[in-house]
Amino acid sequence: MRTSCRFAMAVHVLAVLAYKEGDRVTSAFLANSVNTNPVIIRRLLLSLQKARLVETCKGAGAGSRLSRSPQRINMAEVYRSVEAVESFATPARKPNAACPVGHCIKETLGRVFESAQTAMERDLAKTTLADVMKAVQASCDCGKKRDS
Amino acid sequence: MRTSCRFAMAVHVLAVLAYKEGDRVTSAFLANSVNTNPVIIRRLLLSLQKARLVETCKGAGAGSRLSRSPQRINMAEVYRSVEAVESFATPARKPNAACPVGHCIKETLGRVFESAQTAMERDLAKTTLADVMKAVQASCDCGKKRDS
DNA sequence: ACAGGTGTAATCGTTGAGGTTACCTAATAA
DNA sequence: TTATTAGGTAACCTCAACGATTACACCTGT
Repeated sequence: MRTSCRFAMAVHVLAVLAYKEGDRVTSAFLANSVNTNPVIIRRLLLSLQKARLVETCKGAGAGSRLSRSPQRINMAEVYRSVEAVESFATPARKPNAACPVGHCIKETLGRVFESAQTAMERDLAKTTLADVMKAVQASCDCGKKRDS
Repeated sequence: MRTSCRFAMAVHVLAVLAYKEGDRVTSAFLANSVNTNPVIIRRLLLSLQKARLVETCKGAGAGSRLSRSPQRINMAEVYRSVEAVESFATPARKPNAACPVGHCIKETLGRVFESAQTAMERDLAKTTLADVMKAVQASCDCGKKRDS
């Protein structure tokens, strides 16, 4: 399985917004942190806006900020807001209907896939943005220790 | 998130092998059921061989069969044998090291991803190939009822 | 009015996957 | 032994998806 990197980028963006604690942050600034293009960030922010995770103002002096506290944002929400609904892919071509297996395998697979994805999201829901921030700071501290 | 359709194809292939109950089945036959090319099936079978899920004989009158009973094959094994190890993608470009978030976010994300994937595989492990066969047959029965 | 930023369309390049052909190799049947 | 059959594998094509980039219209605070 492979995701797009949108989820990783989204968490990164939200972490920066959390770090900035309510200040409005521009897409250019975020793009610089993620090391990508502002347009990519803006497209991402549109998804996060729809999910009510961020608020964005237009015009001069504009930018984005979290619309909730980091404790109230969990990874499952972020994942759902940013990734395609369909997680598992089925072959493009229809299976051979004459085959007793091919005839009915698709819906059975669908149930298996759905259950697996639900399990994954339930796990993601356990981690909040605040947890991520804490872990990031801990990592950075370790890095400092190694350097010194 | 989006998977390749290799997992779906693999389950389909294994289901056909289970249906054939130990008979050697050729890649051409499997390809016809999945409605794809024999080479695709052979590439898939190589992965399944490595995972000791199927046995393949070469030469005339050759083909593949399950190396265990369907009750002893679960979806997590199939998934792992066939999908890439890395499930979640991180951006191709390195985040900006000067950004306090970008500097350390990657390993934190890695842990979140790993946990989520483990949760998913644990769920997949609950379903065996035998369960899938049962569900497929039930689906087909329902179809028959609708038709009559 | 203007400067700074978002929204969005259009386009390009890359990457990965499935699809296809072709050919070698192995094993069985004759 | 030889012919036949089928897997292993390389080479190549096509296509879709995604990130990257440019360009421009529109909004808004100063």
